[in-house]
Amino acid sequence: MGAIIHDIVVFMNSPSSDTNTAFTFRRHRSLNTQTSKSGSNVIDTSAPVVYWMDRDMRLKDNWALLHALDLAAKQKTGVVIVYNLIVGFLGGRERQLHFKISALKELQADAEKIGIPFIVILDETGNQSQKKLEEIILNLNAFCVVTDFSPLRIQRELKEKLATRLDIPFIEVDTHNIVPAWIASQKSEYAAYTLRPKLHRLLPEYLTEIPKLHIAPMVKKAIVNNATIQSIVKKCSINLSTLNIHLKPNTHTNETNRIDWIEAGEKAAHKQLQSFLSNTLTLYADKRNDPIMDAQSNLSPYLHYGMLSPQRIVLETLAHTGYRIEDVLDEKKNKAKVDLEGPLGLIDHVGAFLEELIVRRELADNFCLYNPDYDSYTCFPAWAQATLKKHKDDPKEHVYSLTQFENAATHDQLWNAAQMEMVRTGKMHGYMRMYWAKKILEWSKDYIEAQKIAIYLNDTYELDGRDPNGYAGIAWSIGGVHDRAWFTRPIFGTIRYMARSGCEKKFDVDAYIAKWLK
DNA sequence: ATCGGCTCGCGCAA
DNA sequence: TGCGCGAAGCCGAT
Repeated sequence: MGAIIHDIVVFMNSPSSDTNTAFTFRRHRSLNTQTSKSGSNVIDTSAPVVYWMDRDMRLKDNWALLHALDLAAKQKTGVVIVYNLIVGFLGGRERQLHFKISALKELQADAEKIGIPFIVILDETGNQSQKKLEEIILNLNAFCVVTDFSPLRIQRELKEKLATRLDIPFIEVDTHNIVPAWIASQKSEYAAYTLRPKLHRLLPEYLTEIPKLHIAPMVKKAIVNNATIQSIVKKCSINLSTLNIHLKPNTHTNETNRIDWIEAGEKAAHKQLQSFLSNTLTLYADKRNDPIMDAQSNLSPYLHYGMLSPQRIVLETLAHTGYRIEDVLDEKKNKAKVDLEGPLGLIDHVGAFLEELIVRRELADNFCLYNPDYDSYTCFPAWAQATLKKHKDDPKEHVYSLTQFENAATHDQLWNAAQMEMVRTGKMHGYMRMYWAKKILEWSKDYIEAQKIAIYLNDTYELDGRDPNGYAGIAWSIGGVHDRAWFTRPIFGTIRYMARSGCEKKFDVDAYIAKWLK
C-alpha cells in the first residue's frame, strides 16, 4: 500500500475576527507510492521539501507552495523552489521566454527575501529536464517533492518518469484550477453544461479564502543555517541577469520578438486585475465580444503562466462587487426569469466573467486531462470527425499554406488583421480567435492540416499559447469539441460556421482592420 | 430588429 | 424511451 498524504489543515488569521479559522484542502494527490525514506521517528531537518514550480509561477495564493510549506513545518525543515526553464518549450519563441525570465527574476528575488531559495535550472535542448531535476533533488537530499498540476502531455510524461525514479514522496497539487481537475470530473466532459453543475456543487467546498504566505521561523532557519543547501543553491542556479538566449526569430522580425505592452510577474498581474475590476468589469457582459472595445480582462497571459491565481480573481471580484458566489450562480441559473430589457446589471457582468474564468478554464483542463490527443483531430467527437471527413474534398475557393497564413497574406483583410494583432501583441482578441480558427479550417488543405496550422501559430505567437485553453479553443472551432452540430454547409459539414458578415453586424470591422493593418 | 429552423447527443425524467 | 437544451451562428423571412 502506498503512502497516503492526508488532508492537511491550515490555520490562518481571519481578517474579520481574531479567532483562527481552520479549513482543510484536498487539492493534492500522490504521483508515486513512496513513503518518506527516513524512519518515521527520525526527523532529518537538513532534508528540505522541494517545490518544483512548473505551471504556476507565483508565490502568493499558490496551494502547491502552501502545501510544501506545511509539510516542511511538520518536518521542521525548509523549502527550496526549483524552476526548470525549458528553452523553446512546445515551440515557444523568444517572446514567451522573455516573459518567463522577466517573471523569474522577480520570483527569485521575492522568494529569497522570505527565506526560500529559488533555483532556476536550464534545459537548453528540451530533453535534459528529467536528469537535471533528478540530480538537484538528489543533491539537495530532498525529504519530498511537491509540484503543481498541468494536463499537458509533456509535463505529465516528465512527472511520470520522475515518479518512477524518486524514492521519496512526490506530490502534485492543482493550484491552477479552483476545483482540482481530477476532482471536478473523472471523465471527459461533453460540453460546458455537463461540467457546470459539477463545479457549482463543489465550489462551496473549494472557493475558500486562501491562507497568507507565512514562513514558520523554523522553516526559514532550516535553510538559512544550512551551508550545504546554500552552496548547492549557489552552484546549481543559473544567473538570470546574465542569461542570454537567442531563439529562432519569428517570421516577422525585430518588432515582434519581444512583447512590451504587458509586464510579466505577479505584481503586474495583480495591478491588471485591479484595473480590470475598477475600469472594465462593467463593460464585460455586452462588450467583451467586440474586438474594438478594450472590454476583456487581459489576464490570460498571467493565468497561463500561473502568475495570478484564478481563485484570487474570483475572491477579489466578489469582494469588489459585494456579491456572494451563490448570488452570481443563482442569477445565472434563473437568467430567463431575470433577463428583462434594459441595461445589463453589474451581476450580469460578474456572471459572464466568472463563467469564463471558472467553467471555461476548467473545461479546457478537463479536455486535455482526459483527451491526451488534444492536439490531434482524433480528439474531435465522432459526429464531427464523420462530417469533416465527408466534406474533406469539397471544392475550396482559397487554399493557403502555413507561410501564407503566417504572413497574414490571405484575401481577407479581417483575417489578416487578427493574425497581425496576434503577431504584434502576443494576444488576439477572444472573439477573433474563433473567426480566425474557423477560417483556417475553410482555407486549408483539410481539417487535419488546419488544426496543425492553428496550433502552430497559436503556440508560436500567443503569450498564452501552449495552454489547454488554446487546444480546447482550436478543437472547438475546427472540431466541434464542446459544441453542437449546426446547419450543413460545404467544407464545415455540420461544424458551426462563422462568416465575415456576422462580424460586420457585430462590430466595426473596418476599424479593426485599420487598427492592425496599416 | 427579431424569429425560426437547422442539427447532434448527453443526461435526466419517466 | 422521450425530451430539453446547449459557449460565442447563419440565413432567409417577416
